[in-house]
Amino acid sequence: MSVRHALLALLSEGPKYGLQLRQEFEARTGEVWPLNVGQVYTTLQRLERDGLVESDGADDESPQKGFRITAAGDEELVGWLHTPGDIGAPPRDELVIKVLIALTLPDLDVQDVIQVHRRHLIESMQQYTRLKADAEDDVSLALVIDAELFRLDAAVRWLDTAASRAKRRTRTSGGRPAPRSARAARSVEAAR
Amino acid sequence: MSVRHALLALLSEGPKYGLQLRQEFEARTGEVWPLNVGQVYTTLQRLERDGLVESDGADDESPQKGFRITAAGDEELVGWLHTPGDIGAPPRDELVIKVLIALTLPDLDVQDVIQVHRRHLIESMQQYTRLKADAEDDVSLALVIDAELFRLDAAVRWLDTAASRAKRRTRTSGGRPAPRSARAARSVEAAR
DNA sequence: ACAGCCATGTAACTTGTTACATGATTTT
DNA sequence: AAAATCATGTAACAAGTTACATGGCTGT
Repeated sequence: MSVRHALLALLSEGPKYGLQLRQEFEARTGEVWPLNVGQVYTTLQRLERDGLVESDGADDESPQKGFRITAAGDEELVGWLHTPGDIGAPPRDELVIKVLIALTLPDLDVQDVIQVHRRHLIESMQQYTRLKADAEDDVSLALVIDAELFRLDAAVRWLDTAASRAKRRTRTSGGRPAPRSARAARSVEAAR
Repeated sequence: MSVRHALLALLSEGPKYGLQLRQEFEARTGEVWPLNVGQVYTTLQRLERDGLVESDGADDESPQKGFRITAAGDEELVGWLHTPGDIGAPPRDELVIKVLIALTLPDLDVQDVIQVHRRHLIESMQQYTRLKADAEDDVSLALVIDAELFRLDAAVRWLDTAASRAKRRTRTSGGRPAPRSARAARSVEAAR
């Protein structure tokens, strides 16, 4: 729901039209996430359908079709800005799922899978680090790069703990999976 | 595409049926990401449509309908396991987008937005940390929790740099956004 | 006239996701 | 027999995304 709300946020500054929204979105996110124009229009339609924005049916006169945020849209926006995503279930993380499943697959070298991804993450980090030097003057870009660097770093460190846990498990192997303690199971549920 | 590929991976161990897939998926991911049964069946249909799995049309005899992976499915799976997600454009990060957009919105206290989210992240970290003690014996759960803790930590640190950059910008304000240097712009494109 | 950009839009598709319907088997 | 559980499935939707079509305006 990022694009949806981002457009809503841009419209909260005043009426805008399609292409303008695309341009502003890209400019304010460091040109890192290109936004297909088509998506802007489909998203605007859906926002209008949900009563969060209105269009001035300007057909003649001006070549653009302006959209403005409604009261409901404003509410929605304020909610988005001040409400962190759900507690409880963390978002599905593809890398985590991949490694966890790979861990339990027979006839598969997990260390291999891990190392391939680790190498890739490190390469990405180096790329972004190089990029960072040129981006000092662009706050948006610099922040996006920082975020990505933190994220990649976290992923690498996780892969390392996963790798070491996997090795430990290989050495200790023979024991079938210890049944989850009832206490832990209850805690996970309670967290939701 | 995590669920899709995860099911494929489970099927690579041998034929399985719907409910079994759901149960194994949840067990191997620490019971953290509940999987609606319906989704298993829709996903299986789509996998079959794409020729990655086959079903034994067992209607009578056994109450379950077994699925097995095809050669194409095996290829796809190997690719998934050994191919890291796209370089270039990093995945859209909702928090980053939120804060970046908020940074440029007038009539809005960005520090407020940041602090609300920061507090929430910290709380989540504490919850997971508490949980971790009970999860030592469940490798899957422990790894999921680790991943989440790393991720949250990275997010908190990013929010802090964002907050400080925002403050810096407020103090320095008056200067309109410095035009992105041509060099930086080119680098971003080149990275794709 | 033609190339190219500005601007809007639509049809189609993907994955994820839920709510609901249906029947068979098992337990109480 | 009623309730619970196993098992399969479908209809419907959200959000993201792309490829393509259309028309107007501008500069050469």
